[in-house]
Amino acid sequence: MDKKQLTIKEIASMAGVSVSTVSRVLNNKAHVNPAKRKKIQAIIDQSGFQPSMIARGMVYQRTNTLGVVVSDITNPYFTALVSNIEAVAEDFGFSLLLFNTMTAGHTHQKDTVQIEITAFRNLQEKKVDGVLILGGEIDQATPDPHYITALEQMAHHLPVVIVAQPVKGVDCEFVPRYQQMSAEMITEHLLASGYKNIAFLGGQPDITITNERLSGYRKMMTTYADYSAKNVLLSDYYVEDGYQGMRHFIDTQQVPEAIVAINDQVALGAIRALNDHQLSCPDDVAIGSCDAFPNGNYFTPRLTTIDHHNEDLANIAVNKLLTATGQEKIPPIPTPALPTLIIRESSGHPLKKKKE
Amino acid sequence: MDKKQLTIKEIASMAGVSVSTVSRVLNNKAHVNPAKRKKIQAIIDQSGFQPSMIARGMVYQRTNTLGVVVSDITNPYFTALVSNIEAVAEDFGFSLLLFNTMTAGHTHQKDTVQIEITAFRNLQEKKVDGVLILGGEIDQATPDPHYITALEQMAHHLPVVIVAQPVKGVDCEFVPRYQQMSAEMITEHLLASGYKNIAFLGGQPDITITNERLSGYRKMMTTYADYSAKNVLLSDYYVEDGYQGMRHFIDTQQVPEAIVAINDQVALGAIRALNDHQLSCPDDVAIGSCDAFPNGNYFTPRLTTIDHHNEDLANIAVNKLLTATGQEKIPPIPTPALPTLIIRESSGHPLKKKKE
DNA sequence: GTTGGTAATGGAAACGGTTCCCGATAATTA
DNA sequence: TAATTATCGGGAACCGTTTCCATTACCAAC
Repeated sequence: MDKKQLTIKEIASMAGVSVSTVSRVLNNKAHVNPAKRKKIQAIIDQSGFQPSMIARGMVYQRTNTLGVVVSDITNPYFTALVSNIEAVAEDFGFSLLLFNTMTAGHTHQKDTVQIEITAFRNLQEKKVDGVLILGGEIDQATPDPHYITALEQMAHHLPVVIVAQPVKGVDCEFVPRYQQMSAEMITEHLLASGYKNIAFLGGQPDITITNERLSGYRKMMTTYADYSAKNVLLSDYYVEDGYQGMRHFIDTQQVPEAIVAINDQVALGAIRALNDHQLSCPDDVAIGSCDAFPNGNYFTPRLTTIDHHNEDLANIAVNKLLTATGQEKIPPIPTPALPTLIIRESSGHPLKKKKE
Repeated sequence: MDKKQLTIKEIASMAGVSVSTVSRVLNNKAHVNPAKRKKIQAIIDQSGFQPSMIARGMVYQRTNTLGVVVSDITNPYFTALVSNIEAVAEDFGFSLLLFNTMTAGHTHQKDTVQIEITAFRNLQEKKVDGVLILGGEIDQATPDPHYITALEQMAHHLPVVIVAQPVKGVDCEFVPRYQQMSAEMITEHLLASGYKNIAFLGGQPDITITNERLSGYRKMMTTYADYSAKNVLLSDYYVEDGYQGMRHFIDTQQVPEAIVAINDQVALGAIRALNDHQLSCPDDVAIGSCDAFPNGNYFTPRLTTIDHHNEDLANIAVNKLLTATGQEKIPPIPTPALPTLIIRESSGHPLKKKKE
């Protein structure tokens, strides 16, 4: 807290050599007398000298830092993603500069667009080597034009990888996920289990994820049962949204046989609402959801859900980003794994229709 | 991705002035002709020039970046903390450099000490203005000596704030939490509800948090009931640990009347284990826990738990850190709020003894 | 004994900004 | 009109590191 950091210059004078020589030993470059090298190395070691990465950054024009802009790190889906990304990045010697754009107090829409845009600006100023975007305005069906211009301006200067469905006209790398497919899978599973009257619950309207999943649901419903807009109840991605949504179904006497929940949190909220009205999942209402949050296997009932294979996503995203930065050979970018269905209790037993 | 970033030099030549003049308008310094200032500003704006913070860092010797070393960002407790910290830091114009030291795949103990130490090194090299430590080796009852020396060496060069119980001999700022008190509160609540045979479940042995909470539990038990070591079952902080722990109680026919769980995840696991054996919480076993994870209010049963007021913690931690960096006046550091008991369903109804 | 090649070393420029210092011009005052 | 003072703008040093280049010394071969 007091003693200032040493500089290469001081090391040089301690060792009685020039700065260039010290630099050569720091970087294992040739052309330095073995004896001298050993001596200098010793001085470095026991003085605890650490070269300034920011000075290095000046000359190399790279910081070995990746920017991560995440909409809500509190969402288990993103938490897992960030955690995996951090692990992969660290493997390649990169650190993460983290920006969380939805303020902690869950102050939705407190001009998150502006927050994201200033995050972009910060990242450029701090000269990160690349940026990863997870959720946020990019997921809007029609993102704010200011956002798009800010994004493109940034993407013009440094590599940007976005974990989201591609947005037309935005020139970045996208890591798509099989949103529609996962909704199809979960809906199909419920249909195959004998449920007909299946509702769709949760998700903010006009968000790409919602739209994709909804259309997967819709596709399956129209082909194998009946699709009705009355069975679709959107709101948001949080547990309270599932709770309120389910309550609405109950209050309006429109309780469906089964529900496709936009994610595990919403499913949890819905289940709790059922319990509060002496209804049971899966006996009264079966539920299937997406996103495979870590605790879902311990809920009562255990959640039937879709695993999106986050680790793969993280791998792909970071690898894409690093190759875009022109990194030395990165292991080949893995192809994304398809979502897999995890059948547990909340959807009832296959082919065992709900009790009448 | 292609066009290189502009430099102040280029702006200067575009505007036909010297670099110093551009710098003056960038920093709102005096001694530049208003007309010229306006013109230069215009060029800056429409060229999208952004001064390099790393070059600035060189001269100012500060980066406006805070390092965060967190043991497991996947743990909801830490997630919430990081999220809050990010919000506070951003308010003061700081970004976060994030290091997650327990690798994503939950590879416990894969030499996390070494990972933490290299994180320290990275942070120093990257010249962050201060470091925040959340969990990890520092929580060990007897931390690895290598870790301690690395920590002290770092703390010698830059401000470090640790969200943990103070460790003797380590010269850093600590933000203590009322771990013992919270365990006392939850135990007291169970005792007041009429339970006598109360077990303690979860938490890694030899971790400060575990020890503190355990001693709170022990204190209340010895004074108001009977303390027996057989009622203490430690393991870890995850949901599976709660599950296995509860199973052990069941398998060995030592099912207690009530349980103090180390956190909400463990509580969830325990509840699920009960359900799997046709036992109910709270009817057969009441459960109280700590940490107030966001979803606890939607579990079945809703979790009785302790709120540690994370937002306050984040505020205190960041404020302490920023004042330590010698920041311009920071709002006074708030005094930590005491933990509060949240009574919900899992502990049964107060004064209503468990059914026989 | 001159030449040539190579290893070891130091000096200096460069990276992109900020800031101090100083000279030049314009404005004010004697 | 001359002297003094503000105001403005340019040059240069500096932050910590790398790298290019020049210098010296050494050794071998002709």
